[in-house]
Amino acid sequence: MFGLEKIASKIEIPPEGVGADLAIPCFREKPEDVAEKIRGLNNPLFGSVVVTGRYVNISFNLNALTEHVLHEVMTKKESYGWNASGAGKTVMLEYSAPNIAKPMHMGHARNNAIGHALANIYKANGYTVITTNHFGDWGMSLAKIMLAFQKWGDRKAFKKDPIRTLLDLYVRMTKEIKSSPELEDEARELFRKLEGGDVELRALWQEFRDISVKNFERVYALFGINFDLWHGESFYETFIKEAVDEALVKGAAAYGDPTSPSGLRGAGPLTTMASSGQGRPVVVNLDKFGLPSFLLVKSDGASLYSARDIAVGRWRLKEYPQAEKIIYVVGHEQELYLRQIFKTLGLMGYPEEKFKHVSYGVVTINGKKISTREGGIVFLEDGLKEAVVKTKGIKEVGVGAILYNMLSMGREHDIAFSWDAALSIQGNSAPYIQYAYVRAKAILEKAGDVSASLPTNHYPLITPSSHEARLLKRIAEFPQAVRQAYSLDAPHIIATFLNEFAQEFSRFYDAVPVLEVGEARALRLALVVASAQVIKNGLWLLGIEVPERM
RNA sequence: GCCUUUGUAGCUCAAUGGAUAGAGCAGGACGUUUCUACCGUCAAGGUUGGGGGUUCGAGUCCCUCCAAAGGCACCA
Repeated sequence: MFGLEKIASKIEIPPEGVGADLAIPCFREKPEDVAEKIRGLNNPLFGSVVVTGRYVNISFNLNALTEHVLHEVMTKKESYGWNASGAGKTVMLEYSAPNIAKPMHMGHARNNAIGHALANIYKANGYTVITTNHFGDWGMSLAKIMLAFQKWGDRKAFKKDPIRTLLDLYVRMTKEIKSSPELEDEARELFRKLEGGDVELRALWQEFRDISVKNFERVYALFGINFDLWHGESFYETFIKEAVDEALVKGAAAYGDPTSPSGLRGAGPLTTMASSGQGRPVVVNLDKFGLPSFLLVKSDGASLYSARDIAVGRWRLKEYPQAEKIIYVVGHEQELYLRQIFKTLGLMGYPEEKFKHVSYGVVTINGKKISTREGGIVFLEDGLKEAVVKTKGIKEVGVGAILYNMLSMGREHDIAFSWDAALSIQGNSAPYIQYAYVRAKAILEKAGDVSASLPTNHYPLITPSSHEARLLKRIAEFPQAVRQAYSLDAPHIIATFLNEFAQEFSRFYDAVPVLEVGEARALRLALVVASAQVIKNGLWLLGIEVPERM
């Protein structure tokens, strides 16, 4: 036999032409039996329950649905659509992670957009969310910039436009290294001194770091982003050694053959710790899991980025044991690498199933991946400000357009970014959705004090094919979109919903004279109030704000 | 060579294994102005990269081939 839960899991929304609101496909069971079971529920929201072929089609009792849905929206307001499935649970979410002494560019916009949206989506599903910005404030690339600053830096220029000055120096250094490879060694030496606590270098590092963080915060302010934790890579420095030691002790890693030439596939023969010695790299062999092996520590004893990431994962598990998931919003190109990291943590005895990589495709401009190294990039801050200018100076619209452009398609898709497309104000875009909101607000403003005229416990009958009914059903579907976006880590589900919702509202707006005095006025006004609320809540999930005027 | 991802209308993208594959943009025909750069209606546009298979049912799952992007040891 079949249970109600099994039936519930199969419920879907039928295509337009069917003329029902919910459908249950019954290819294994007898549809008549399922229909009987549904009728037996005596759900007041259900009107007719009919069998059509192998489907059980359910139509809502519109009166009951209207009352239920509008009551929900009016009482829950900012939390309409939310659910408590994550109540009492915590997730940690790492995103953004820019590098200091470098600007954020359009490529970072997508990471920020996805991370911020996921944080909000998890919150809407009841989770406690700890956001962490794992920014890059350590390592060779920073050392190169510091070296370039020592060699060719201009204090005045730096004071005037620090990030651009540092970027220019970085680009120059990258070029110079090609002709003078010894600069690489100099940078390495500088980094060693920095690690050793050289007072002067440490001060310069701190200066770069402070100024960078200030720059990041300006961008985050435009996006409306906040982080709970700001731990740069340098924060984990002291934990790297013990992480590697632990990997060795627990047998997750071993000393490898230093003569195994780089570029060859597969790990060289591994030795046990007992025979460990100088000049041997620390290797994690993942052959058993069908993954390539990789290094934690180089032959010269210097730790690699992977060692830091092991330390980071370990730290997070220890400091935040309540987190049931630790999510990394990181580009798709790191997919294999993160699988290696998570698997290694698993081999060390940690719960690797807690770690989750939420990946996304690359953002290209003019067919090329955006590269800081080569310069010529558009600073994210400048891009956002320019977008605001192009949208009549309305911050919510300009920034929203960019965010929506980054979120409206599936994460794994690569994006060929174009300003024209991103700033499009029609069709499937944030401004189109925001416009629907502004129109709704305009109606309500014109209507005067709406709250007094809203129906409280009785709604007049609306016909199934009316614009009112169609809009109402969309409002009712919103909570489902919130759940689905969470379960798939897919902000674009919210974007798609909102676009369709705004379309429905625009049709309603176009066809229905809301302010016309008559029996339907109260209901229509209530629908406008509810629609505005749904759009506002939905856009909030995407990290997009609503303008009051456009 | 191996692994991951992507391939759907001219373009950009949707579609928990379910009914007639949907939107936007561009192009065509109309209509509006409950502030608008807008918005709405109608028509047109499809061998879901090719070929097999599983299934009552496949854009979706499996196999295979093709194409594109990315990754695969001493960089970060």
